[in-house]
Amino acid sequence: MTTQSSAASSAPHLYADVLDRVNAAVRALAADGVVPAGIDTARVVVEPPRDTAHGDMATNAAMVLAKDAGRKPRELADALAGKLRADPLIAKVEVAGPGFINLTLQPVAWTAALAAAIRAGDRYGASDVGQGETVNVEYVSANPTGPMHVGHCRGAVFGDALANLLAFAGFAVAREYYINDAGAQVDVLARSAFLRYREALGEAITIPEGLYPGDYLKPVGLALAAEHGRALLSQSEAEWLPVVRVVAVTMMMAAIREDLQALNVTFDVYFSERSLIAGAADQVAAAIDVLRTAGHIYQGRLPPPKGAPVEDWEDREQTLFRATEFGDDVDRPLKKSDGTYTYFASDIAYHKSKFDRGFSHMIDVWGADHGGYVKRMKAAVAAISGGRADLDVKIVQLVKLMRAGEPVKMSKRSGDFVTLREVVDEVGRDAVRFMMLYRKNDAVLDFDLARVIEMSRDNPVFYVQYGHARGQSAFRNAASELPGLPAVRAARAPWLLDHARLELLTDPGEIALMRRIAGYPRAVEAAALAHEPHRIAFYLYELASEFHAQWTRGAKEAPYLRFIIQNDPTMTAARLALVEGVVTVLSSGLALLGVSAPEEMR
RNA sequence: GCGCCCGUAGCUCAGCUGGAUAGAGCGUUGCCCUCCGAAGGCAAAGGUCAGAGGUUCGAAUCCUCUCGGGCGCGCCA
Repeated sequence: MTTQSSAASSAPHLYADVLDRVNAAVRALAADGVVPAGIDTARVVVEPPRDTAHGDMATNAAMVLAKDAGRKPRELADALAGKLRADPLIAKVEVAGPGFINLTLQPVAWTAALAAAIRAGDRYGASDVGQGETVNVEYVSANPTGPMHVGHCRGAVFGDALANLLAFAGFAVAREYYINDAGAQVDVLARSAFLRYREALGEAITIPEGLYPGDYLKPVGLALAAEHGRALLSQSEAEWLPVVRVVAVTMMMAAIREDLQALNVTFDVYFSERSLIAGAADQVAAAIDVLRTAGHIYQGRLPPPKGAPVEDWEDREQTLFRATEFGDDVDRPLKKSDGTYTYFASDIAYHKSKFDRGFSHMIDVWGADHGGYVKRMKAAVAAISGGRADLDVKIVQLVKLMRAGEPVKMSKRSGDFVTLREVVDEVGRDAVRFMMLYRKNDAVLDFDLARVIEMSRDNPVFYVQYGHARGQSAFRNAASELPGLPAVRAARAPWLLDHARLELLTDPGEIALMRRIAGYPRAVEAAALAHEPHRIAFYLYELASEFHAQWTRGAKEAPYLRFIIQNDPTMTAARLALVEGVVTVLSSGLALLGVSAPEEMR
C-alpha cells in the first residue's frame, strides 16, 4: 500500500526517509554516469552510528556499491557526499573510515520527528511493513491435564507480545492455542478424574503411580458426581472414559484460560486436536493422502535410534514421511504399531489446517524440550504447502525460578509444582511479563521473585514504568506555569502541537531524547521482522535511562534544563512536548509488551 | 554417536541480521538531594567476544574444526 510518489515526505519514519534520500543520491550518480543505471541498492542501510561523534546517521552505501560500480569505496563515498550535501534536511556530510558516509541532520529533522510522535499518539511506531499478510502465531498449547505452571508463562508472554508486535507492524495476526486433547495423556487425565469422582462419592482412594495426583482434579470429581450421581460406577471404562474425558478437559481448559487471563494473554482460536479426527472427516488421513499423492510418503523401515537404548525396539515396516527431502535428519513415522496416528501425523494435519485457513506465515512458540522437533515440522509445512507457506519456530528456553538468589523447587510430577498463578499473584503481572521479555527467547532466564518487585534501578520493570510515571508527574506539576494546558491526555497532544516551539529544544540531552524517539518506528519494524519482542524491552530501558538522566540534570546541575521553568511558559511548553513524546513512546512500547504504563508509582 | 541451542567485563545479559575505538545493569571505588518524585543521576576501573583456521574493504556476528555447557534422539505429547 506504500505510495512511491513524490520522494521524501511519504516515508513512514525518519530513517526510511533518509534512506530514500541516500538512494536518490545514488540515482543522481547513475544519471551522471558515475554508477551503472539500475544498480542494486538492496544492501544499503541507514543506521545510527555507535559513536554519536560520527553524526546522527551513517550509511554504508559507498562500501556495498563499490564493487558493482567498479570504483573504490572512498571515491564513491566522496561522489555521494557531494550529492547529499545538496539535501536540505542534511546539515553536514563526512566521509570516514573505509567509506562510511556520516550524516548530521538539520535540527528540524528531530523536532519534526518529535512532532510526528506527538501527532500520531498511540499509533506512533505503527507500520505497514506487514502489508496485511496473514500470520498465525501459535503459543502456550499446554496440555489440558492441569493448571499452568510457571514454565508455561514464558511462552505465553512471548507469543502474546510477538503477536502484538506483528499486528502493530501491519500483519493480520491470529493468536492460536492448540489443545492436545487426543493423546494418551488425556486418557490418563480421565482415569485420574474418575478416581476423584469415586472419592467425591465417599470412597477412600489411593492414587497409583502414573496417574495425576494433583488436588486440582477434586473439583472435576465433584462435578462428575453432581452431574451423574453413581451412574458411572456401573459402567465399563470404555463407556465412562469418553464422558469423563470431556468434562475433565473442559474444566482444565477453563482453568488454563483463567490462568492466562491473569497474565492478560488471550487467543482468537482454540484449536482442538481431537477435532481433526472426530466426526465424519479424518483430516489426518486427508493430510497424509495429500502427501502421498505428492510422493512424500512410503512404507519402509527405520534404523534403531543411536542414543539412549530403546528397550522394546521392534524392527517393522511402517508409514514414513520423507522428511529428509526437506532437510530433516531421518524420515518420520506417521503411525504407531497399533495403527493409530503419531503425534507428528496430527501435527501435520494441524499445520495443513492453518495453511488451508489462509495463513502463509506460521510461527510456533515451543519450549526448549521440543527443539529436536523443529526440523521435521518445518519439513512438513514445506511439503504440505508445496513450499507456499513458511514456518518459524521460536524456542523459549527454561525459566529458573529463584528467590533472593536461591532456586525455588518445582516439579510437575510430584503434583506440588509452582503454578503460574502463584507467581503472578506474588509479584504481579507486569513484573512477570516484562522480565520474561527482557531476555532473548533462546537464552535461559533466571527469574528472581525477590528482585523483580524491588523499586530500584536494578529492576528494569520498575525503572521503565517509573520513567512513564515521572513524565506524567511533570504534567501534573505544570498547571501553575501553563494554565491553558488541558488536563485530559487526549486534548494535551494537540494543545502542545499548537503551543510548543520545538526549535527551543537544543540541549544535547534533549536532542538525544528526540533521536531516541525518532528511532522507535525503526525498532518496532526490526523487532517484528526478526520475531524478537525483547528488542522493544531493551529499547524502552534505554529511552527511560536517557529520560531519567535528563531529568536529574535539570534537577541538579543545570536548573535551566528543567522541564518546568518558572515564569517561562514558552520554554515549559516546548519541554513538555518532549516529555509528551517520551511518555507516548513508553506507553506504546509497554503496551506492545502487555505491561501497564502507570500514571504514578505507589 | 547424531541433531539443535548457547559460550561476550568478577556476576546477569545486550550488541539493531557483516560496520568504525565491543555496550548496559549488578558488584567495586569516588561523587551529586533547601531540587518538576534521590524510587534518580554523574564518573572511574574492569575484555585474547571459549580456542584455531577461513570467507572480504571490514567478523562477536557468516563457514569449518576443536573445547566447554544445555536440550532432544520410533510406537510420549
